[in-house]
Amino acid sequence: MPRQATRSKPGRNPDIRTVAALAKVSIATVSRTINGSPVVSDGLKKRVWQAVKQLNYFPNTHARTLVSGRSRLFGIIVENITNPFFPELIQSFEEIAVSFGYEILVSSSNSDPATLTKCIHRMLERKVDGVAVMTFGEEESVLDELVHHGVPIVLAEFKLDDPKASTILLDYATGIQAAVRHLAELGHKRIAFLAGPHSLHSAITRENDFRAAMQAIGLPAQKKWIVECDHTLKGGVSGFEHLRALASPPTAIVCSNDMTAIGVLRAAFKEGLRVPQDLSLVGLDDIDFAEFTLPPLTTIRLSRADLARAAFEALRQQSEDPANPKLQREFLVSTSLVVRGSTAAPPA
Amino acid sequence: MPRQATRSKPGRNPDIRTVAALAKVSIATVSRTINGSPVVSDGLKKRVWQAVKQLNYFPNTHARTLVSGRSRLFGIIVENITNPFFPELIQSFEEIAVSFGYEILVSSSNSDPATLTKCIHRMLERKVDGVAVMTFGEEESVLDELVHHGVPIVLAEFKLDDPKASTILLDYATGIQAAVRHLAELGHKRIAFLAGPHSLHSAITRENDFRAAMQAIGLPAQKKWIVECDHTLKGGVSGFEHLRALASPPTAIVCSNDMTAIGVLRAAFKEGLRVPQDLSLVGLDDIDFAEFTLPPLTTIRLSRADLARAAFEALRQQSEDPANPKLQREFLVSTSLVVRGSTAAPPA
DNA sequence: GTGAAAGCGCTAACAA
DNA sequence: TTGTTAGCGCTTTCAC
Repeated sequence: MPRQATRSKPGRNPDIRTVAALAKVSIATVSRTINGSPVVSDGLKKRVWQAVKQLNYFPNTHARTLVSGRSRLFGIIVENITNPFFPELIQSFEEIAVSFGYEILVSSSNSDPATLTKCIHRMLERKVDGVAVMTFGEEESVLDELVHHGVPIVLAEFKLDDPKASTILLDYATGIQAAVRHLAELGHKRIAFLAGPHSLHSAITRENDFRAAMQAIGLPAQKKWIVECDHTLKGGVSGFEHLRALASPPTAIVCSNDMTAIGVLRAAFKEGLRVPQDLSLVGLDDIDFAEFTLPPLTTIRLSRADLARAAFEALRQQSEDPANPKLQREFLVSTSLVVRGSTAAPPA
Repeated sequence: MPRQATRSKPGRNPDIRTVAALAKVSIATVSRTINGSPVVSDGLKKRVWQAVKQLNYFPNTHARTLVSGRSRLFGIIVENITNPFFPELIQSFEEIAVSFGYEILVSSSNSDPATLTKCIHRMLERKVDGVAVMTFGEEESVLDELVHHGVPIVLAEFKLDDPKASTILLDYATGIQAAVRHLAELGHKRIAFLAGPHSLHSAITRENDFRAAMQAIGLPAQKKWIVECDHTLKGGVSGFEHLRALASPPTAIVCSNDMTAIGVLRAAFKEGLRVPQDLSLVGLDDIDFAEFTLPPLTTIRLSRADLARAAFEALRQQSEDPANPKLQREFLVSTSLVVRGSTAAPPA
């Protein structure tokens, strides 16, 4: 059978030709109309949209991607989706992305470089237009591949020397300073810090910011009161036990993240220590759950919505308008102290 | 410039032609080799793989999808990604999918039919090969569109009368019976149930299973002790307060999910009630966090891994081998009681 | 067993 | 302003 100029395909999903035939225009006009080209006359535009509606037509994204080279797909890689911080981040990121007509691909690196590499590979295979690497500073070396492929990338807290890479700087210092000052004002002098794993840049930054904040109020941090944990609840438990065993245990603890603080809360309760009467506690992140711990957790808020917005905006700019001279390659997300019920004056 | 038979494209990602040129074979042979066709001779196969490796080539998934009609993309729609049950489910689903060469698209319906509809639309646009609707029985009416498009679909706890639709049945009864028997054996007679929202099939099933379990041990459930909550922590708090206000409050509470139980735990603590000495408590789900509440939560485990496996398997079978006569369209996931520290004998 | 060529549904360059 | 047409990178007949 010879190929026909306009094949209508009954039974199958309508394609651009079906629409063109119904609207009695060329497929180019359909394409232009759908993509909002300004040159189409109002009359044809109307006919096309009517046909689109009548057929319930929507364009094939894969065909579009194939010819345009753009997938309208962004990847987001998180450390661990079962840490409540990340689903909240993903949700925000997704909402924004969808509102801009993008779809997202989610992966967890599980803090494993090999897994991260595989994630990147898979995203590259799916031709994502950009990747948000929200692993907070671990294993940047494997990101070379992304950069090498010219895919826009945005990192939390790590600068990559590449024009396609953007960075989100997190101003932990402000929040941590506020927390330390808050504790000092309550009368605390022995303030400990349960740090995150030193394999994470963000963990090191937070720890350094804590030291600086202590220094700033003339209460230099003691080495023995700074303990490396792993940002998990269990880690918080053992961190607390370690501190308790000290000759002069601290009266207040600042934690590198909320999960650690929740671990401390639990361990303290088990040992019969009351928070905040016997021990003051500050978390970091302000995950949804922080409001519902017992007592509600005083914590340093790191807005997932702000972070997601910055990440999306970085990728969108890089992807849609890379030549723009005022392209923003650095974003700042701030933190702030949220005082709830886990901090009070130290025991007399 | 005339079109050349074999264009090599320096600088760009290698495509199938680049590989063919390097291996000195036709693009058809490259395609056959990559797709594991048995007809290619060993010699050519070897040359192709070598070229693939040398060029670090991987096929363009969008081109593949366009011609084959299959995207190797599965959608998964959950109720709410910030409920810890779902990230754990998503993670399992992703792991399995990736191991089979699939990618996943994640969306939250947020218990809103309009949002669900949009999710489905977006997934249809991306030409997913199947969708797992893990919303546990809400708003099945909007799923017609999926079925109408002939996309395989798998539902938790809801049967759709369509050959492309599969169902995962959840055997809550076993777990709930075990929980009720456990409480009865401890000596409890006044056992309450904090139900999920009646808009969810699963919530109603759980509630009915509770009634049946009570009946079975000759301890018929009292109407006033069955309270509809909303599967959130806050809902658990108000559910508990409601029960406490009763003339003869229950000595044990079974909750329709863990978040509700955690809410009860919190509210009970606030009122000075000790769990389990003054009140026994059973959750349902066994989210990761259940192990870390104070006291650790006795709960009915619903394995996310099992659920994910069933969902993936349902979609894979429907997608890859729909004509198979022994295609499985119903899957069963069981539940079991995990006894931890939140249950004990009632106060004397 | 291998290759040539059609065409998946679309965008964009070029013609008219 | 509108239409014609050449591919995007791949799979899959159909010849050989």
